[in-house]
Amino acid sequence: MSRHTLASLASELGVSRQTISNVLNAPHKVKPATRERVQAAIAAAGYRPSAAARQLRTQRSMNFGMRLFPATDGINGAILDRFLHALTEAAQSAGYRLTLFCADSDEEEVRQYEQLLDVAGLDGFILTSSRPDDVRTHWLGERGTPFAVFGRPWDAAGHSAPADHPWVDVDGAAGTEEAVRMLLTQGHSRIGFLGWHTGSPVGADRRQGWERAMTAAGHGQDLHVLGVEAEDTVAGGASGAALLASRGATAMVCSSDSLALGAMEKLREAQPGAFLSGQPAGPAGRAAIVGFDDTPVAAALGLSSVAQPVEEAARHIIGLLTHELAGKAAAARSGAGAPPARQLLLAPRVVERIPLPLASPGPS
Amino acid sequence: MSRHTLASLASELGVSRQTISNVLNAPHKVKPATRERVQAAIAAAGYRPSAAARQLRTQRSMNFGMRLFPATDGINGAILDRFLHALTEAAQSAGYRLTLFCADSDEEEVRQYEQLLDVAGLDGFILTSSRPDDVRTHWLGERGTPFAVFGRPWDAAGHSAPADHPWVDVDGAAGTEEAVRMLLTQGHSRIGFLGWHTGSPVGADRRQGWERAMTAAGHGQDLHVLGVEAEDTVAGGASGAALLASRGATAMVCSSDSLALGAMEKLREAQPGAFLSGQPAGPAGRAAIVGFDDTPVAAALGLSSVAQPVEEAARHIIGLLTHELAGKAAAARSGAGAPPARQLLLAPRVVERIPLPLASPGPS
DNA sequence: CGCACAAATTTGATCGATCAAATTTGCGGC
DNA sequence: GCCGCAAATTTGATCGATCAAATTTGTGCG
Repeated sequence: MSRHTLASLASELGVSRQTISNVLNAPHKVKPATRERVQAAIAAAGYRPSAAARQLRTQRSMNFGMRLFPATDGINGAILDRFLHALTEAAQSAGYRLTLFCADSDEEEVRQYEQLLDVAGLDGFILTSSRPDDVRTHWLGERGTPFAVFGRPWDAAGHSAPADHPWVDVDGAAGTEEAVRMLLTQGHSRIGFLGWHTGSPVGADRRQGWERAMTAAGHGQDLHVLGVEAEDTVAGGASGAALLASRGATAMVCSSDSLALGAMEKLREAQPGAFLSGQPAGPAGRAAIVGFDDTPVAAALGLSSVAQPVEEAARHIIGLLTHELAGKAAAARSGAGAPPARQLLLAPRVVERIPLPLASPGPS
Repeated sequence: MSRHTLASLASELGVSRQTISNVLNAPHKVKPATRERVQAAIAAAGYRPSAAARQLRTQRSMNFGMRLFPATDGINGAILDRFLHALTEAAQSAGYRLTLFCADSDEEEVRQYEQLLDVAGLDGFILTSSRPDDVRTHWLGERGTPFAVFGRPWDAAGHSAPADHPWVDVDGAAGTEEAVRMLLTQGHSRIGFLGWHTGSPVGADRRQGWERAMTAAGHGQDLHVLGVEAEDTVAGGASGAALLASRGATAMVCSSDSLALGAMEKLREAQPGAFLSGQPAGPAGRAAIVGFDDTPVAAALGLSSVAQPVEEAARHIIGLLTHELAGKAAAARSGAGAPPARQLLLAPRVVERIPLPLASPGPS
């Protein structure tokens, strides 16, 4: 256990505390020879400066906070794992740590911000789901606390609205658009959309991509018939898929993997082996259903799905925060790297899969 | 923003720093009248003591650390969400915070412990998957760092081994045992077990419960035939289920929801509507497949599954850590509550579900 | 009334780092 | 050899709390 302190190391080495401190924080201020000698001693002793002492003096905790939502649907929330891991990793390699907290509501979340800022001195926050007229971003913005949001800002009407705080989001419309294009090249033309019955802006965005791609391909006439809404559950997906099938859809793009899973189950049952394999219109072995979020379930079942680049989003968010925090102190000094885009819309990627060939044998 | 400090509040109030400090940390030392006056002032000013200053003096960070594993399988890792949320919540209400970190290996994890102890002064760690001959528990134990494990200790041979560190685990065997009993009362007798082909102690434990229940029910003769191992994937589950079915199994208990899902898909395809509804032996509407972990997928598909009480486990783990840390200082003083069990094996619960009736109509 | 002794409160030192200012060292030039 | 000036290093103060010891206040009793 390294019971070392600046003072102890300093006296052992025959230099002053401040010199060691400078070696760590402002190496250029120290003569190369001394610097190297000190660095060697630091390494040998395994000395690590105490974050608490540092924080007390500098008023920086090197700590970001993030609210953990209760596991809601779960099947979709599954990408949270990936996001959280990527965040932690990125924060870690930037020298920051990540502190979690819980809250029952947005108001409670704001109360937690206040407390965590006072008590733990967090340097910034990561918000995960932006809502129309978000109270949290207002509060943080007014207070001047650094933060970055995963999710673009929506106005009260649920439309994408300009805002000057940093955010990263995934372009859902681009995702569904690409999904439609994939299905088109497979030979489908009556491609349905299976969305949420809640009027969420995210859902509207995903639907828009489908509409855009269908219209562009000249299939814009039946959009009102081929766009269906259901509860975001497997059961909802099943019933929605039945409706779409009855209206002649040969393929469908879904707002979530839950819906897609329900659709898949339903259609597999209705036309065993046929529809799912890309029939009737597509080449054999291609899925005619595309989900959203590329959850582990989709991967397990061989369901095509729109994958969000959450790792990239996480890294960018950390980049935004660290840039802002570093900038405050050392902006013009070192010139730094190019600042990360304050608003970034990432393109998702359609993962095309071949449904599991369950008919074949092969026991272990 | 509450720019308040002990000293500032003290002078405003006309008392000394230490009195305020005592009101917060040792109220009994302060005369009731003063105490109330100070408490009122604290509330009015919204004063909150700085964690950094406190930590510097007391050497306590009120912070626990936990390693975040990379999202591996995912479909099973899904219970991590619940666990993490429960941990955070429990820690929060005990006045602690939770810090996450990443590591590529157990050795790296130990290195992170060392660093986090030195730098951030974490008070304890939560470990999530115990392994045979765990290097991490050794290291922490020798160093005397408080920690608690979710997962019982295994010896090098993969058997449950005594150890004196605090841990909580879920009794997997009891879970599969109960699952078997449920299937027995449904009328099944040829109940198969579909496990992992890796020799993991957790898997062995789950299999044991099945063996025990089968033997107790007088069906112990065909265990070697009805116990099958496969890769822990949906495909593995499908092939394993095919094998079991060919050997006359009418029901099966699986080591994971992935396997169960594969089995379900396979059997639904092989005997549409029949097997899954509890046929041939069980009453209609009952599932003849039971998974493990009760992931959201199982819930979504109406798959019965053995549910781990992860929330309870998380709360107990926090209880263990806080007790140990409080105990160090105030053990005999206040008498405290009964100490939480240092080793605890929680019983899981079988969630019985009726498979989704996909055949019925009902579009939105 | 005063004294002993406990209860209540205050004061000075400290945790381990950084900041700001003071001091010492190094070096070229006259 | 001495001066000035920049580079390198050191010193004292400080962040905001708690600890330990000192001091003041309060109470019972001879």
